[in-house]
Amino acid sequence: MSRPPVEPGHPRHDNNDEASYPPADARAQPRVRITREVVLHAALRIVDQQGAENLSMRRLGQALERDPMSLYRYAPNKSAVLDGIAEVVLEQLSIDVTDTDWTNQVRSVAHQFRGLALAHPNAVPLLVTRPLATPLGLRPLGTLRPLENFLELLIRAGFSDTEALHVYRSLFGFLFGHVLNELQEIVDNPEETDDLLRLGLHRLPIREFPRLRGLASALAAYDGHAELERGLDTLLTGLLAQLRPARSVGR
Amino acid sequence: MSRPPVEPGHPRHDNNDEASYPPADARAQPRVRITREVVLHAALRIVDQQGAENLSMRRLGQALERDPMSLYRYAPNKSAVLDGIAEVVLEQLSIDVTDTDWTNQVRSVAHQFRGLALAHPNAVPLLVTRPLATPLGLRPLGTLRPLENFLELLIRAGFSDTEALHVYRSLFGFLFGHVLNELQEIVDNPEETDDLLRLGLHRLPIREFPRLRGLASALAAYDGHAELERGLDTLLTGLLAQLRPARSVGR
DNA sequence: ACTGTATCCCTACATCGTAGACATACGATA
DNA sequence: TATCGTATGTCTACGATGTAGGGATACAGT
Repeated sequence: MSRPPVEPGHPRHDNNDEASYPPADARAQPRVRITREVVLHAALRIVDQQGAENLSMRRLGQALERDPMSLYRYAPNKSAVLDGIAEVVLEQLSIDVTDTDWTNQVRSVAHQFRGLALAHPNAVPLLVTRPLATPLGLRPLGTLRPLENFLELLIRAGFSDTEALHVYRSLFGFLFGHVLNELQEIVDNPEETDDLLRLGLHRLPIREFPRLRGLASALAAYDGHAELERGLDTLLTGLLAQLRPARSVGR
Repeated sequence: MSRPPVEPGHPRHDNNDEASYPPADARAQPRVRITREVVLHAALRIVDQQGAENLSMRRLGQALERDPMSLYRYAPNKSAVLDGIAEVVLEQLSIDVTDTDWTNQVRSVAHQFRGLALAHPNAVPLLVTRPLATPLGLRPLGTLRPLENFLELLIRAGFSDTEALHVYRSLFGFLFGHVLNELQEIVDNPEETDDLLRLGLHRLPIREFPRLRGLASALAAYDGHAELERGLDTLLTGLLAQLRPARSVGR
């Protein structure tokens, strides 16, 4: 692999001025067998811990104890790494296409997606914006698989092609919006007890923002799970009303 | 950059090795009177034309025929410039708080927002993700004003504080999702007549993605405006059903 | 033994955000 | 008018980034 490229005697122990992120087990030659997946998971880890703007090819290489340039074997450029992170997260969505009640699966996907977003908040911007750059057919297959499976489910449930697409769009539009909403309310100094202060709302001019300031406690009491449930109910009843008579709403 | 470093008399005209973007009227000394707004609008222009990842302080300075460092007078850092871009876009949303039919305004805001997104597609990632980094109270006031106005409208219409907040969240969650959905379908080689090719779907393995490939024409026929209307109808009926009896749905 | 071909590593370059030193201009005070 | 503090503009420089290009090394097939 590499190791003392020159200077054959040196045990080599740099880069641990910071804690060394990877498993840090095998100190010897081959360390970790490296693959695209390993690279992407390491990248996701960095994003989770330090935020997306602190992900660089150099840091990634350091986390894997590899030369940064060697990573270009597994991804053509950094942008592909970012796409790959979205892929790694999204391919965790599992859909049971054989479920005879499609609304079950809608609810399941919704909760899975919310769970992923909460588990990887720093990756959410990648999830929602990366596809904007890439036409559908060129996206990583992992990100398209949930779409394919979801369509399969709906078509089996009796929807037409275009109806299935419509349901898919409604659901993911809703999910993207919900997750962005929910993460916006995350607060960074939760030790503060006063809601106004906790949200930083005290800096707003009172005369200009009376309503907003008045809503401090309501804002602080945001319950993402309940909000998601409410939204799902609305969405599903709305969909059932405007689509051809399919199954009932379940829940 | 260079110039005869001092030489006070010179009328100064370099940096036109590239076309000079700004109004390009006054060639003499003071060129354009510069303010925070001027900076932000220039930044928005660059984002519109070249994408957000091509915005740099140096390019921005060049567009304004100013030393890049002088921009730090109007924004403490680049991140504030990005926030400012979101602000410039969002403060174009206008809400008539005196409208007695709140659903009118919901529809109006929705269409305005979609219009802004289509006018500034490259800025959409900023609109939806910048607030994630910043707690509510610290965001640029321009981005909070639509929120405040919207709350005002709803409360005047008879909603309680928390209901108003709920409606706001539902609407903007929906809008964010819708806009992200719609922009994802934008296609970059529209001259291609075959939908499969136009969307790049032909690259997908047929055995793995039969549904998706089969939906090429449906995908290509996406009508954002109609989709928005449908979604609004769903949303409004859903909201009306679960909120205390307020006005009727209009439209 | 020779010749590709795949893998790895390093150096180098252009570009970035921005700290810090300097220069100039200007309004207030003396 | 002379002096000085402050606001404004400019230039240089530093550390970091993405990634092209060039070897080096190893291994497969002839």
